[in-house]
Amino acid sequence: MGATRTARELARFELTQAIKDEARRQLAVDGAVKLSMRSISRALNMVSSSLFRYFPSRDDLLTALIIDAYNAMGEAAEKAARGNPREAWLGACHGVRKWAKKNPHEYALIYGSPIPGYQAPRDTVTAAARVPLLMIKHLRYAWDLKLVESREPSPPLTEGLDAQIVELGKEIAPELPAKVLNRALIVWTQLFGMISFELFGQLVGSVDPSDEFFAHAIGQMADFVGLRTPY
Amino acid sequence: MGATRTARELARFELTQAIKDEARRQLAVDGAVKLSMRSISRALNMVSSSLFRYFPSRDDLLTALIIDAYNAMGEAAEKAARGNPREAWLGACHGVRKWAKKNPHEYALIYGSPIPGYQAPRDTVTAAARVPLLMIKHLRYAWDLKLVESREPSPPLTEGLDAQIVELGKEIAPELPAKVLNRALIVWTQLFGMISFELFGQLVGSVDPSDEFFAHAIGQMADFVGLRTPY
DNA sequence: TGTACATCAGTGAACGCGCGTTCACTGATGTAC
DNA sequence: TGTACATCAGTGAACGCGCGTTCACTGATGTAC
Repeated sequence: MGATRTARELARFELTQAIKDEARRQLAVDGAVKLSMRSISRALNMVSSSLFRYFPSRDDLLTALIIDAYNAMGEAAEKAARGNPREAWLGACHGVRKWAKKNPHEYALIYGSPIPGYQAPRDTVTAAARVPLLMIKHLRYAWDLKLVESREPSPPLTEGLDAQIVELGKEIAPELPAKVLNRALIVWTQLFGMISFELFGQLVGSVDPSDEFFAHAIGQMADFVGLRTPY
Repeated sequence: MGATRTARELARFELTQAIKDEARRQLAVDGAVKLSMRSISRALNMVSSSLFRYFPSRDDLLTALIIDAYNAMGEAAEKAARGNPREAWLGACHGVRKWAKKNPHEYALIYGSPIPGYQAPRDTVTAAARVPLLMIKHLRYAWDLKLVESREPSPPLTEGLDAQIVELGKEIAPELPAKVLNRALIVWTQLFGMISFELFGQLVGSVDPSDEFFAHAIGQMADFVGLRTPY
Protein backbone atom coordinates (compact mmCIF):
# COMPACT_ATOMS: atom_id res chain seq x y z
CA MET A 1 0.00 0.00 0.00
CA GLY A 2 3.01 2.31 0.28
CA ALA A 3 4.14 4.86 -2.27
CA THR A 4 6.41 2.27 -3.85
CA ARG A 5 3.64 -0.09 -4.65
CA THR A 6 1.64 2.80 -5.93
CA ALA A 7 4.38 3.79 -8.36
CA ARG A 8 3.72 0.88 -10.67
CA GLU A 9 0.00 0.89 -9.98
CA LEU A 10 -0.24 4.57 -10.67
CA ALA A 11 1.50 4.15 -13.98
CA ARG A 12 -0.91 1.36 -14.78
CA PHE A 13 -3.88 3.47 -13.84
CA GLU A 14 -2.73 6.37 -15.92
CA LEU A 15 -2.01 4.30 -18.98
CA THR A 16 -5.38 2.63 -18.64
CA GLN A 17 -6.96 6.06 -18.67
CA ALA A 18 -4.82 7.13 -21.63
CA ILE A 19 -5.94 4.09 -23.56
CA LYS A 20 -9.59 4.79 -22.85
CA ASP A 21 -9.16 8.45 -23.74
CA GLU A 22 -7.56 7.60 -27.04
CA ALA A 23 -10.25 5.01 -27.65
CA ARG A 24 -12.93 7.64 -27.05
CA ARG A 25 -11.15 10.00 -29.41
CA GLN A 26 -11.20 7.37 -32.11
CA LEU A 27 -14.79 6.53 -31.30
CA ALA A 28 -15.66 10.11 -32.13
CA VAL A 29 -13.93 9.86 -35.48
CA ASP A 30 -14.74 6.44 -36.84
CA GLY A 31 -17.39 5.00 -34.58
CA ALA A 32 -17.39 1.96 -32.39
CA VAL A 33 -16.99 -0.55 -35.13
CA LYS A 34 -13.72 0.67 -36.51
CA LEU A 35 -12.23 1.02 -33.09
CA SER A 36 -9.12 -1.12 -33.13
CA MET A 37 -6.50 -2.11 -30.63
CA ARG A 38 -3.80 -1.54 -33.19
CA SER A 39 -4.74 2.01 -34.06
CA ILE A 40 -5.01 2.93 -30.40
CA SER A 41 -1.60 1.51 -29.68
CA ARG A 42 -0.18 3.36 -32.65
CA ALA A 43 -1.55 6.65 -31.39
CA LEU A 44 0.03 6.02 -28.02
CA ASN A 45 3.38 5.01 -29.48
CA MET A 46 3.05 1.57 -28.05
CA VAL A 47 3.50 -1.76 -29.64
CA SER A 48 0.10 -3.27 -30.31
CA SER A 49 0.63 -6.32 -28.17
CA SER A 50 1.19 -4.24 -25.05
CA LEU A 51 -2.41 -3.10 -25.05
CA PHE A 52 -3.39 -6.60 -24.10
CA ARG A 53 -1.70 -6.13 -20.76
CA TYR A 54 -4.40 -3.57 -19.99
CA PHE A 55 -7.43 -4.97 -21.72
CA PRO A 56 -7.28 -8.71 -22.38
CA SER A 57 -9.40 -8.28 -25.49
CA ARG A 58 -11.13 -5.71 -27.61
CA ASP A 59 -14.44 -6.63 -26.03
CA ASP A 60 -13.10 -5.83 -22.59
CA LEU A 61 -12.08 -2.42 -23.78
CA LEU A 62 -15.53 -1.89 -25.27
CA THR A 63 -17.15 -2.93 -22.03
CA ALA A 64 -15.07 -0.41 -20.13
CA LEU A 65 -16.04 2.32 -22.56
CA ILE A 66 -19.70 1.40 -22.31
CA ILE A 67 -19.69 1.50 -18.54
CA ASP A 68 -17.85 4.81 -18.56
CA ALA A 69 -20.36 6.21 -21.02
CA TYR A 70 -23.37 5.19 -18.92
CA ASN A 71 -21.74 6.68 -15.87
CA ALA A 72 -20.80 9.90 -17.61
CA MET A 73 -24.35 10.29 -18.84
CA GLY A 74 -25.70 9.41 -15.42
CA GLU A 75 -23.48 11.97 -13.77
CA ALA A 76 -24.45 14.65 -16.26
CA ALA A 77 -28.11 13.93 -15.62
CA GLU A 78 -27.68 13.95 -11.84
CA LYS A 79 -25.85 17.24 -11.86
CA ALA A 80 -28.57 18.80 -14.00
CA ALA A 81 -31.38 17.61 -11.74
CA ARG A 82 -31.97 20.64 -9.50
CA GLY A 83 -34.95 22.37 -7.97
CA ASN A 84 -38.40 21.05 -7.20
CA PRO A 85 -39.26 17.55 -8.41
CA ARG A 86 -40.66 18.67 -11.71
CA GLU A 87 -37.74 20.98 -12.37
CA ALA A 88 -35.30 18.26 -11.40
CA TRP A 89 -37.02 15.81 -13.74
CA LEU A 90 -36.87 18.25 -16.62
CA GLY A 91 -33.30 19.15 -15.71
CA ALA A 92 -32.30 15.51 -15.87
CA CYS A 93 -33.83 15.22 -19.33
CA HIS A 94 -31.97 18.28 -20.53
CA GLY A 95 -28.79 16.96 -18.95
CA VAL A 96 -29.11 13.69 -20.80
CA ARG A 97 -29.68 15.40 -24.11
CA LYS A 98 -26.84 17.83 -23.60
CA TRP A 99 -24.43 15.03 -22.79
CA ALA A 100 -25.64 13.03 -25.77
CA LYS A 101 -25.16 15.92 -28.17
CA LYS A 102 -21.68 16.50 -26.82
CA ASN A 103 -20.74 12.84 -27.03
CA PRO A 104 -22.74 11.45 -29.93
CA HIS A 105 -20.55 8.44 -30.51
CA GLU A 106 -20.53 7.43 -26.89
CA TYR A 107 -24.29 7.83 -26.98
CA ALA A 108 -24.48 5.64 -30.04
CA LEU A 109 -22.30 3.12 -28.26
CA ILE A 110 -24.86 2.67 -25.52
CA TYR A 111 -28.17 3.49 -27.20
CA GLY A 112 -27.50 2.63 -30.80
CA SER A 113 -27.68 -0.71 -32.49
CA PRO A 114 -25.94 -3.42 -30.53
CA ILE A 115 -22.43 -4.20 -31.74
CA PRO A 116 -22.56 -7.53 -33.58
CA GLY A 117 -20.72 -10.27 -31.78
CA TYR A 118 -20.43 -8.23 -28.63
CA GLN A 119 -22.31 -9.40 -25.57
CA ALA A 120 -22.68 -6.83 -22.81
CA PRO A 121 -21.79 -8.30 -19.43
CA ARG A 122 -23.82 -7.82 -16.25
CA ASP A 123 -21.57 -4.99 -15.07
CA THR A 124 -23.12 -2.63 -17.54
CA VAL A 125 -26.61 -3.03 -16.14
CA THR A 126 -26.22 -1.01 -12.96
CA ALA A 127 -24.54 1.81 -14.84
CA ALA A 128 -27.31 1.70 -17.44
CA ALA A 129 -29.97 2.01 -14.75
CA ARG A 130 -28.62 5.27 -13.43
CA VAL A 131 -30.65 7.64 -15.55
CA PRO A 132 -34.00 5.87 -15.22
CA LEU A 133 -33.46 5.50 -11.48
CA LEU A 134 -32.72 9.18 -11.21
CA MET A 135 -35.98 10.01 -12.90
CA ILE A 136 -37.87 7.64 -10.67
CA LYS A 137 -36.20 9.17 -7.63
CA HIS A 138 -37.58 12.60 -8.40
CA LEU A 139 -40.93 11.17 -9.29
CA ARG A 140 -40.99 9.62 -5.82
CA TYR A 141 -40.10 12.94 -4.23
CA ALA A 142 -42.97 14.46 -6.13
CA TRP A 143 -45.29 11.69 -5.01
CA ASP A 144 -44.32 12.21 -1.37
CA LEU A 145 -45.10 15.88 -1.76
CA LYS A 146 -48.44 15.09 -3.43
CA LEU A 147 -47.27 16.71 -6.63
CA VAL A 148 -48.27 13.88 -8.92
CA GLU A 149 -51.69 14.15 -10.39
CA SER A 150 -52.57 13.08 -13.87
CA ARG A 151 -55.29 14.99 -15.63
CA GLU A 152 -56.03 12.65 -18.49
CA PRO A 153 -57.52 9.41 -17.21
CA SER A 154 -55.60 6.36 -18.34
CA PRO A 155 -57.20 3.05 -19.17
CA PRO A 156 -56.61 0.20 -16.73
CA LEU A 157 -53.45 -1.82 -17.22
CA THR A 158 -53.90 -5.25 -18.69
CA GLU A 159 -53.26 -8.12 -16.34
CA GLY A 160 -49.79 -9.18 -17.42
CA LEU A 161 -48.60 -5.61 -17.73
CA ASP A 162 -49.88 -4.82 -14.26
CA ALA A 163 -47.94 -7.79 -12.90
CA GLN A 164 -44.75 -6.68 -14.63
CA ILE A 165 -45.06 -3.13 -13.40
CA VAL A 166 -45.88 -4.17 -9.85
CA GLU A 167 -42.87 -6.48 -9.84
CA LEU A 168 -40.66 -3.70 -11.11
CA GLY A 169 -42.15 -1.26 -8.64
CA LYS A 170 -41.31 -3.53 -5.72
CA GLU A 171 -37.64 -2.93 -6.36
CA ILE A 172 -37.57 0.70 -7.25
CA ALA A 173 -40.68 2.54 -6.10
CA PRO A 174 -43.10 0.49 -3.98
CA GLU A 175 -45.36 3.41 -3.16
CA LEU A 176 -46.05 4.51 -6.73
CA PRO A 177 -49.26 3.26 -8.34
CA ALA A 178 -48.68 0.99 -11.32
CA LYS A 179 -50.36 3.49 -13.61
CA VAL A 180 -47.89 6.19 -12.70
CA LEU A 181 -44.88 3.92 -13.06
CA ASN A 182 -46.18 2.71 -16.38
CA ARG A 183 -46.42 6.27 -17.62
CA ALA A 184 -42.93 6.97 -16.39
CA LEU A 185 -41.71 4.08 -18.51
CA ILE A 186 -43.46 5.49 -21.54
CA VAL A 187 -41.87 8.86 -20.98
CA TRP A 188 -38.51 7.21 -20.54
CA THR A 189 -38.79 5.58 -23.97
CA GLN A 190 -40.03 8.85 -25.45
CA LEU A 191 -37.05 10.73 -24.09
CA PHE A 192 -34.49 8.44 -25.64
CA GLY A 193 -36.51 8.02 -28.79
CA MET A 194 -36.40 11.75 -29.28
CA ILE A 195 -32.68 12.01 -28.59
CA SER A 196 -31.86 9.09 -30.84
CA PHE A 197 -33.96 10.54 -33.64
CA GLU A 198 -32.20 13.85 -33.27
CA LEU A 199 -28.70 12.40 -33.21
CA PHE A 200 -29.28 9.76 -35.84
CA GLY A 201 -30.72 12.23 -38.29
CA GLN A 202 -34.37 11.22 -38.37
CA LEU A 203 -35.62 14.67 -37.48
CA VAL A 204 -33.91 16.36 -40.40
CA GLY A 205 -36.66 17.95 -42.43
CA SER A 206 -39.16 18.25 -39.60
CA VAL A 207 -38.04 19.81 -36.31
CA ASP A 208 -34.33 20.24 -36.76
CA PRO A 209 -32.76 22.06 -34.88
CA SER A 210 -34.65 20.45 -32.06
CA ASP A 211 -34.02 22.54 -28.96
CA GLU A 212 -37.49 23.97 -28.73
CA PHE A 213 -39.18 20.78 -29.75
CA PHE A 214 -37.27 18.93 -27.08
CA ALA A 215 -37.97 21.45 -24.36
CA HIS A 216 -41.65 21.53 -25.16
CA ALA A 217 -41.91 17.76 -25.47
CA ILE A 218 -40.37 16.97 -22.11
CA GLY A 219 -42.71 19.49 -20.56
CA GLN A 220 -45.67 17.73 -22.07
CA MET A 221 -44.31 14.40 -21.00
CA ALA A 222 -43.89 15.65 -17.46
CA ASP A 223 -47.55 16.62 -17.60
CA PHE A 224 -48.30 13.18 -18.93
CA VAL A 225 -46.80 11.43 -15.90
CA GLY A 226 -48.62 13.95 -13.78
CA LEU A 227 -45.68 15.97 -12.44
CA ARG A 228 -47.14 19.25 -11.13
CA THR A 229 -45.39 22.44 -10.21
CA PRO A 230 -45.70 23.15 -6.48
CA TYR A 231 -47.54 26.34 -5.53
CA MET B 1 -38.54 -3.81 -75.18
CA GLY B 2 -39.02 -7.30 -76.69
CA ALA B 3 -38.49 -10.60 -74.95
CA THR B 4 -34.92 -10.75 -76.19
CA ARG B 5 -33.90 -7.57 -74.53
CA THR B 6 -35.65 -8.74 -71.41
CA ALA B 7 -33.62 -11.94 -71.32
CA ARG B 8 -30.46 -10.20 -70.22
CA GLU B 9 -32.33 -7.63 -68.20
CA LEU B 10 -34.32 -10.28 -66.43
CA ALA B 11 -31.18 -12.14 -65.48
CA ARG B 12 -29.76 -8.90 -64.19
CA PHE B 13 -32.85 -8.17 -62.18
CA GLU B 14 -32.90 -11.61 -60.66
CA LEU B 15 -29.25 -11.59 -59.72
CA THR B 16 -29.67 -8.14 -58.22
CA GLN B 17 -32.44 -9.56 -56.07
CA ALA B 18 -30.37 -12.60 -55.18
CA ILE B 19 -27.53 -10.37 -54.06
CA LYS B 20 -29.82 -8.30 -51.89
CA ASP B 21 -31.43 -11.40 -50.43
CA GLU B 22 -28.08 -12.88 -49.55
CA ALA B 23 -27.01 -9.52 -48.13
CA ARG B 24 -30.12 -9.44 -45.94
CA ARG B 25 -29.38 -12.97 -44.81
CA GLN B 26 -25.90 -11.95 -43.76
CA LEU B 27 -27.25 -8.80 -42.17
CA ALA B 28 -29.34 -11.01 -39.91
CA VAL B 29 -26.30 -12.99 -38.88
CA ASP B 30 -23.48 -10.51 -38.47
CA GLY B 31 -25.06 -7.09 -38.66
CA ALA B 32 -24.57 -4.28 -41.11
CA VAL B 33 -20.97 -3.64 -40.28
CA LYS B 34 -19.59 -7.03 -41.17
CA LEU B 35 -21.54 -7.15 -44.36
CA SER B 36 -18.98 -7.67 -47.08
CA MET B 37 -19.02 -7.87 -50.84
CA ARG B 38 -16.65 -10.80 -50.73
CA SER B 39 -18.72 -12.97 -48.43
CA ILE B 40 -21.86 -12.29 -50.43
CA SER B 41 -20.14 -13.26 -53.64
CA ARG B 42 -18.81 -16.40 -52.00
CA ALA B 43 -22.29 -17.44 -50.92
CA LEU B 44 -23.54 -16.95 -54.46
CA ASN B 45 -20.64 -18.82 -56.03
CA MET B 46 -19.51 -15.76 -57.85
CA VAL B 47 -16.15 -14.23 -58.09
CA SER B 48 -16.00 -11.19 -55.81
CA SER B 49 -15.27 -8.72 -58.56
CA SER B 50 -18.47 -9.58 -60.41
CA LEU B 51 -20.57 -8.06 -57.64
CA PHE B 52 -19.32 -4.69 -58.71
CA ARG B 53 -21.21 -5.03 -61.95
CA TYR B 54 -24.41 -4.88 -59.88
CA PHE B 55 -23.48 -2.48 -57.12
CA PRO B 56 -20.58 -0.17 -57.93
CA SER B 57 -19.57 -0.08 -54.29
CA ARG B 58 -20.45 -1.44 -50.90
CA ASP B 59 -22.16 1.82 -50.04
CA ASP B 60 -24.48 1.49 -53.02
CA LEU B 61 -25.49 -1.94 -51.83
CA LEU B 62 -26.14 -0.56 -48.35
CA THR B 63 -28.24 2.23 -49.79
CA ALA B 64 -30.34 -0.28 -51.70
CA LEU B 65 -30.85 -2.33 -48.55
CA ILE B 66 -31.80 0.74 -46.57
CA ILE B 67 -34.38 1.85 -49.10
CA ASP B 68 -35.80 -1.66 -49.29
CA ALA B 69 -36.01 -1.78 -45.51
CA TYR B 70 -37.87 1.50 -45.25
CA ASN B 71 -40.26 0.38 -47.94
CA ALA B 72 -40.82 -3.03 -46.38
CA MET B 73 -41.59 -1.40 -43.06
CA GLY B 74 -43.81 1.15 -44.74
CA GLU B 75 -45.70 -1.55 -46.55
CA ALA B 76 -46.14 -3.60 -43.39
CA ALA B 77 -47.50 -0.54 -41.62
CA GLU B 78 -49.84 0.35 -44.44
CA LYS B 79 -51.27 -3.12 -44.62
CA ALA B 80 -51.87 -3.13 -40.89
CA ALA B 81 -53.67 0.20 -40.91
CA ARG B 82 -57.31 -0.83 -41.09
CA GLY B 83 -60.57 0.35 -39.57
CA ASN B 84 -61.56 3.72 -38.22
CA PRO B 85 -58.81 6.34 -37.92
CA ARG B 86 -57.86 5.43 -34.39
CA GLU B 87 -57.80 1.73 -35.19
CA ALA B 88 -55.79 2.38 -38.31
CA TRP B 89 -53.29 4.46 -36.34
CA LEU B 90 -52.88 1.75 -33.74
CA GLY B 91 -52.72 -0.87 -36.46
CA ALA B 92 -49.90 0.99 -38.14
CA CYS B 93 -47.98 1.09 -34.87
CA HIS B 94 -48.45 -2.63 -34.36
CA GLY B 95 -47.46 -3.25 -37.95
CA VAL B 96 -44.25 -1.34 -37.51
CA ARG B 97 -43.34 -3.21 -34.35
CA LYS B 98 -44.17 -6.57 -35.84
CA TRP B 99 -42.03 -5.91 -38.86
CA ALA B 100 -39.19 -4.66 -36.66
CA LYS B 101 -39.26 -7.74 -34.47
CA LYS B 102 -39.24 -9.96 -37.52
CA ASN B 103 -36.38 -8.07 -39.15
CA PRO B 104 -34.31 -6.72 -36.28
CA HIS B 105 -31.15 -6.19 -38.29
CA GLU B 106 -32.92 -4.37 -41.05
CA TYR B 107 -34.55 -2.28 -38.36
CA ALA B 108 -31.15 -1.58 -36.84
CA LEU B 109 -29.90 -0.64 -40.27
CA ILE B 110 -32.40 2.17 -40.58
CA TYR B 111 -33.05 3.19 -36.97
CA GLY B 112 -29.82 2.25 -35.23
CA SER B 113 -26.63 4.19 -35.01
CA PRO B 114 -25.53 5.56 -38.35
CA ILE B 115 -22.89 3.48 -40.10
CA PRO B 116 -19.58 5.31 -39.83
CA GLY B 117 -18.34 6.63 -43.13
CA TYR B 118 -21.65 5.99 -44.80
CA GLN B 119 -23.66 8.96 -45.98
CA ALA B 120 -27.29 8.27 -46.78
CA PRO B 121 -28.25 9.80 -50.12
CA ARG B 122 -31.44 11.73 -50.76
CA ASP B 123 -33.20 8.71 -52.22
CA THR B 124 -33.67 7.26 -48.78
CA VAL B 125 -35.66 10.22 -47.53
CA THR B 126 -38.93 9.55 -49.31
CA ALA B 127 -38.85 5.91 -48.28
CA ALA B 128 -38.10 6.94 -44.70
CA ALA B 129 -41.08 9.28 -44.65
CA ARG B 130 -43.55 6.54 -45.45
CA VAL B 131 -44.45 5.51 -41.91
CA PRO B 132 -44.78 9.00 -40.44
CA LEU B 133 -46.83 10.10 -43.46
CA LEU B 134 -49.10 7.12 -42.99
CA MET B 135 -49.72 8.10 -39.40
CA ILE B 136 -50.40 11.69 -40.42
CA LYS B 137 -52.79 10.48 -43.09
CA HIS B 138 -54.99 8.72 -40.59
CA LEU B 139 -54.75 11.60 -38.19
CA ARG B 140 -56.09 13.82 -40.98
CA TYR B 141 -58.96 11.41 -41.61
CA ALA B 142 -59.76 11.61 -37.94
CA TRP B 143 -59.58 15.38 -38.03
CA ASP B 144 -61.97 15.53 -40.95
CA LEU B 145 -64.38 13.35 -39.04
CA LYS B 146 -64.01 15.53 -35.93
CA LEU B 147 -62.48 12.65 -34.03
CA VAL B 148 -59.50 14.56 -32.71
CA GLU B 149 -59.98 16.11 -29.35
CA SER B 150 -57.31 16.32 -26.74
CA ARG B 151 -58.37 16.18 -23.13
CA GLU B 152 -55.23 17.39 -21.45
CA PRO B 153 -54.57 21.03 -22.33
CA SER B 154 -51.13 21.59 -23.79
CA PRO B 155 -49.04 24.68 -23.18
CA PRO B 156 -48.62 27.05 -26.13
CA LEU B 157 -45.80 26.27 -28.53
CA THR B 158 -42.78 28.51 -28.30
CA GLU B 159 -42.28 30.85 -31.20
CA GLY B 160 -39.57 29.01 -33.12
CA LEU B 161 -41.22 25.65 -32.60
CA ASP B 162 -44.51 27.00 -33.85
CA ALA B 163 -42.78 28.27 -36.98
CA GLN B 164 -41.14 24.88 -37.60
CA ILE B 165 -44.36 23.00 -37.10
CA VAL B 166 -46.37 25.34 -39.29
CA GLU B 167 -43.76 25.04 -42.01
CA LEU B 168 -43.86 21.27 -41.77
CA GLY B 169 -47.65 21.30 -41.69
CA LYS B 170 -47.83 23.26 -44.93
CA GLU B 171 -46.41 20.29 -46.74
CA ILE B 172 -48.12 17.40 -45.05
CA ALA B 173 -51.23 18.48 -43.19
CA PRO B 174 -52.25 22.11 -43.66
CA GLU B 175 -55.52 21.80 -41.79
CA LEU B 176 -54.10 20.35 -38.58
CA PRO B 177 -53.43 22.81 -35.75
CA ALA B 178 -49.76 23.07 -34.83
CA LYS B 179 -50.47 21.70 -31.37
CA VAL B 180 -51.88 18.50 -32.78
CA LEU B 181 -49.07 18.04 -35.27
CA ASN B 182 -46.55 18.69 -32.52
CA ARG B 183 -48.11 15.97 -30.41
CA ALA B 184 -48.05 13.62 -33.37
CA LEU B 185 -44.33 14.19 -33.65
CA ILE B 186 -43.88 13.38 -29.98
CA VAL B 187 -45.82 10.17 -30.38
CA TRP B 188 -43.77 9.31 -33.43
CA THR B 189 -40.55 9.57 -31.43
CA GLN B 190 -42.13 7.62 -28.59
CA LEU B 191 -43.12 4.79 -30.90
CA PHE B 192 -39.66 4.28 -32.27
CA GLY B 193 -38.05 4.88 -28.91
CA MET B 194 -40.08 2.03 -27.50
CA ILE B 195 -39.30 -0.31 -30.37
CA SER B 196 -35.62 0.51 -30.30
CA PHE B 197 -35.47 -0.04 -26.56
CA GLU B 198 -37.18 -3.37 -26.94
CA LEU B 199 -34.99 -4.57 -29.78
CA PHE B 200 -31.76 -3.18 -28.43
CA GLY B 201 -32.23 -4.74 -25.03
CA GLN B 202 -32.91 -1.71 -22.86
CA LEU B 203 -36.19 -3.05 -21.56
CA VAL B 204 -34.68 -6.24 -20.19
CA GLY B 205 -35.37 -6.20 -16.48
CA SER B 206 -38.39 -3.92 -16.65
CA VAL B 207 -41.17 -4.71 -19.14
CA ASP B 208 -39.75 -7.55 -21.18
CA PRO B 209 -41.58 -9.23 -22.94
CA SER B 210 -43.15 -6.01 -24.09
CA ASP B 211 -46.32 -6.93 -25.96
CA GLU B 212 -48.70 -5.63 -23.35
CA PHE B 213 -46.59 -2.61 -22.52
CA PHE B 214 -46.48 -1.73 -26.19
CA ALA B 215 -50.18 -2.19 -26.77
CA HIS B 216 -51.08 -0.12 -23.76
CA ALA B 217 -48.55 2.58 -24.54
CA ILE B 218 -49.70 3.19 -28.09
CA GLY B 219 -53.24 3.42 -26.78
CA GLN B 220 -52.22 6.09 -24.34
CA MET B 221 -50.26 7.87 -27.02
CA ALA B 222 -53.29 7.81 -29.29
CA ASP B 223 -55.20 9.45 -26.46
CA PHE B 224 -52.37 11.92 -26.14
CA VAL B 225 -52.71 13.12 -29.73
CA GLY B 226 -56.42 13.21 -29.16
CA LEU B 227 -57.55 10.35 -31.38
CA ARG B 228 -61.05 9.39 -30.29
CA THR B 229 -63.07 6.31 -31.09
CA PRO B 230 -66.15 7.15 -33.17
CA TYR B 231 -69.51 6.40 -31.59
C1' DT C 1 -32.26 -14.73 -92.22
C1' DG C 2 -27.42 -13.85 -91.82
C1' DT C 3 -23.51 -11.22 -90.84
C1' DA C 4 -20.60 -7.44 -88.38
C1' DC C 5 -20.27 -4.95 -84.57
C1' DA C 6 -21.32 -3.31 -79.86
C1' DT C 7 -22.59 -4.19 -75.37
C1' DC C 8 -22.48 -6.51 -71.30
C1' DA C 9 -21.44 -10.38 -67.56
C1' DG C 10 -18.28 -13.09 -65.44
C1' DT C 11 -13.09 -14.35 -64.64
C1' DG C 12 -8.93 -14.53 -62.00
C1' DA C 13 -5.04 -12.30 -60.56
C1' DA C 14 -3.34 -8.54 -58.23
C1' DC C 15 -2.78 -4.24 -55.17
C1' DG C 16 -2.47 -2.65 -50.77
C1' DC C 17 -4.50 -2.52 -46.62
C1' DG C 18 -5.76 -3.47 -41.59
C1' DC C 19 -7.05 -6.50 -38.05
C1' DG C 20 -6.89 -9.45 -33.05
C1' DT C 21 -4.15 -12.21 -30.66
C1' DT C 22 -0.09 -15.17 -29.12
C1' DC C 23 4.49 -15.95 -27.56
C1' DA C 24 9.22 -16.12 -26.00
C1' DC C 25 12.00 -12.67 -24.54
C1' DT C 26 14.42 -8.50 -21.99
C1' DG C 27 14.71 -5.31 -18.59
C1' DA C 28 12.67 -2.69 -15.01
C1' DT C 29 10.14 -2.43 -10.64
C1' DG C 30 8.61 -4.42 -6.23
C1' DT C 31 9.02 -7.78 -2.11
C1' DA C 32 10.97 -10.71 1.59
C1' DC C 33 14.62 -11.67 4.42
C1' DT D 1 20.71 -1.36 3.74
C1' DG D 2 21.74 -5.02 0.61
C1' DT D 3 20.90 -9.12 -1.78
C1' DA D 4 17.96 -12.87 -4.16
C1' DC D 5 13.93 -13.72 -6.13
C1' DA D 6 9.30 -12.75 -8.07
C1' DT D 7 6.31 -9.97 -10.54
C1' DC D 8 5.11 -7.14 -14.10
C1' DA D 9 5.43 -3.94 -18.51
C1' DG D 10 6.93 -3.40 -22.91
C1' DT D 11 9.12 -5.64 -27.33
C1' DG D 12 9.04 -7.38 -31.93
C1' DA D 13 8.12 -11.01 -34.78
C1' DA D 14 4.79 -14.02 -36.34
C1' DC D 15 0.17 -16.44 -37.42
C1' DG D 16 -3.70 -16.40 -40.09
C1' DC D 17 -7.30 -13.86 -41.51
C1' DG D 18 -10.52 -10.82 -44.37
C1' DC D 19 -11.45 -6.78 -46.84
C1' DG D 20 -12.83 -3.24 -51.18
C1' DT D 21 -11.65 -2.31 -55.49
C1' DT D 22 -9.24 -2.33 -60.18
C1' DC D 23 -8.04 -4.23 -64.52
C1' DA D 24 -7.18 -6.64 -68.80
C1' DC D 25 -9.35 -10.37 -70.59
C1' DT D 26 -12.83 -14.03 -72.65
C1' DG D 27 -17.08 -15.37 -74.17
C1' DA D 28 -21.91 -14.75 -74.41
C1' DT D 29 -25.94 -11.93 -75.58
C1' DG D 30 -28.18 -8.13 -78.11
C1' DT D 31 -28.62 -4.73 -82.18
C1' DA D 32 -28.44 -2.73 -86.86
C1' DC D 33 -28.37 -3.41 -91.57
